[in-house]
Amino acid sequence: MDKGWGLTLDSDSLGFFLNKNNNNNNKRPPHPQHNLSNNHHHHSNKRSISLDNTMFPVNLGSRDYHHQHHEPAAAAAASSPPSDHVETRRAVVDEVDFFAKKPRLASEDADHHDRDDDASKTNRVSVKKENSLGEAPSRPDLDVNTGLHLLTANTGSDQSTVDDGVSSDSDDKRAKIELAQLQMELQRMNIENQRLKDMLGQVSNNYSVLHNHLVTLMQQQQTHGADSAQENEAVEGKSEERKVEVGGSKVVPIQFMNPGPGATAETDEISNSSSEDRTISGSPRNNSNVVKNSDVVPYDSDRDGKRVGREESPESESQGWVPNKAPKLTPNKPIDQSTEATMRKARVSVRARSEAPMITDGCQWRKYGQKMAKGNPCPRAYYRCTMAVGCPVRKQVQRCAEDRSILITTYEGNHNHPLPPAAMAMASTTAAAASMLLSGSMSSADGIMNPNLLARAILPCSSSMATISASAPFPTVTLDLTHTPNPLQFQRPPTQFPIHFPGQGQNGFGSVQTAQLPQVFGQALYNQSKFSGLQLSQEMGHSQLGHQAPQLPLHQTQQQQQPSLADTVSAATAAITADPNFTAALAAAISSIIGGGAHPNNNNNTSTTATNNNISASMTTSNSNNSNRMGNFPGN
DNA sequence: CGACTTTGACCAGCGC
DNA sequence: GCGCTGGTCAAAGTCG
Repeated sequence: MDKGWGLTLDSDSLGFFLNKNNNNNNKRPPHPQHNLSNNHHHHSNKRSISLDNTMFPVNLGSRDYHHQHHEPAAAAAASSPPSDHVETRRAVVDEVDFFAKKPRLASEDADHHDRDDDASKTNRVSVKKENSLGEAPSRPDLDVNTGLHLLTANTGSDQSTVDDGVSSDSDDKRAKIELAQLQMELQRMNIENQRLKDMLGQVSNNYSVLHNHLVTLMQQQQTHGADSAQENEAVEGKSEERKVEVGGSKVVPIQFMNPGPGATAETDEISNSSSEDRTISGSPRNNSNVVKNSDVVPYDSDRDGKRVGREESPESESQGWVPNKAPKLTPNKPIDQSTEATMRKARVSVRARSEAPMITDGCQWRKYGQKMAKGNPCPRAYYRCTMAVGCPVRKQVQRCAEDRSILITTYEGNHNHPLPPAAMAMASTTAAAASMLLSGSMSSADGIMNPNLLARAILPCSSSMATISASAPFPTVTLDLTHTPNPLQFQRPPTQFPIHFPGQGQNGFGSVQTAQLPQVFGQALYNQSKFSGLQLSQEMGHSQLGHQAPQLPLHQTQQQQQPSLADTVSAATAAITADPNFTAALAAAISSIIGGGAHPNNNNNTSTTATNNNISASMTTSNSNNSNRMGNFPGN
């Protein structure tokens, strides 16, 4: 199914959209990392090309399309020595003409010899010398390769020229000037990009810290209240356990669905332990007793755990997928435990337009069931993550009853394994949304959260599409991507955006909305996931982090996004709606990209209603009952 | 032949 | 207690 989304991985230097392959060919890889390496293998050749691209970052608008194909020649152009007028001119001409002609490199020099005059030959020799590396004189193609130096290109464009007095002067000058301007502009943008990335990182980190702190404080507060209130019904040991439990849960909101490798080991353990504490009463234990599920539990173990050991195997429940039956397992704490179990089931629901049966979110899923939902003519499909054995993450996919083009994907649980970047985007952002939700609901001993917190969390910069409902069986964050996004963040003349997105038609997304969004947020989202998740530093460090990211060739960005527009949209929206700070930073970044056209808007035209039992922070008037509205047409 | 999907059955929670 | 519903299981079927 994902094949239809097909994107070329030409520049897969990032190892990025692993999901594409993963979903199609590499089901159940032995290890997620394995896919990374595989992909790199498969595209090793092209990767080198893309690296070259980074050295010659001519990602100028729509040229990108050509750039990929003509890059070597462009590189040759860039390598023109300052003093080499002819060569420079030729380079410039190539840069322009070029796109019409093309792949002439190896053979080019033969022609070159035939056609060029002596002067050009001598100039050519000089190029080789200048580019040095010793090998230059010999072969033309080497010539091209060694020409990939930005500085040379820049200086070349700046200087040289006129004095050679060859013909074509005015065109030459104009072309050179243009090239120089473009390059300077590019450099400027790169610098700005880097700066924005730094800002995003800082904002994200600060936010994480503050958020943790806030959650901690709130839980401490409410823990005291809850303890005093429940001393009546709880035995002493229970209250002790409760305290421990709260201490453990302190981390949970942040860790919900946290996809990062960094989060997998320790934090999952904590999270698991907290879930155990919630769902299994009367069996006091500490975190050390928690067996890492992925280590022990095989793929079907949760099944077994259900059949056999639902009530006796903490491991299976520690998977994170705490079934609805969890409260049943907690006879001793009817109120607390059920509430907490409910909170554990916080979900992130994403509504997006997609003709595809399922949005590709970078993970591998296996369908394990399909059900007719009440009132819905179309079935609801159940998937579980198969990227790692025992991964507790499930999702439900169904189509909206009112509009079958709307696909509703509901995520639940946290991954216990590293994720590819594409999956990380979704996972981390849904985690952010869920953590927002849980951070409010989590600590509330009597249930359903602090509406003010939630409203504040969602409102300030929300992109208009988040709805949170605590009236549902489990708190659900619904991200509606089917409506026109917040104008301040999304509206822009497509032409203003200096990025060319050729792939919009590929995915079969009929919706313009979905096609619009991801392009903008894909990279930012990715950055966000880097920063907030802390996960990417290992896997991604070589490709996008750091200084290379700003130069990320456009097609890389595209490919990063294209494989799953809908999910990228979803993830982006999730990030935005869930993380106000990130939203602000992102909006700033976007506005800078667009050219100052957009600004983060903290007082958007939103209305908020919040009650204790039904909290609906609706950024758009259209979207208030989402969690219950998914009434749905499954659509498979 | 293995992996995945389909689909009917089973189980548990919940409301009446 | 009963029926409805959501969620899951697992055998059978399908596909590459």
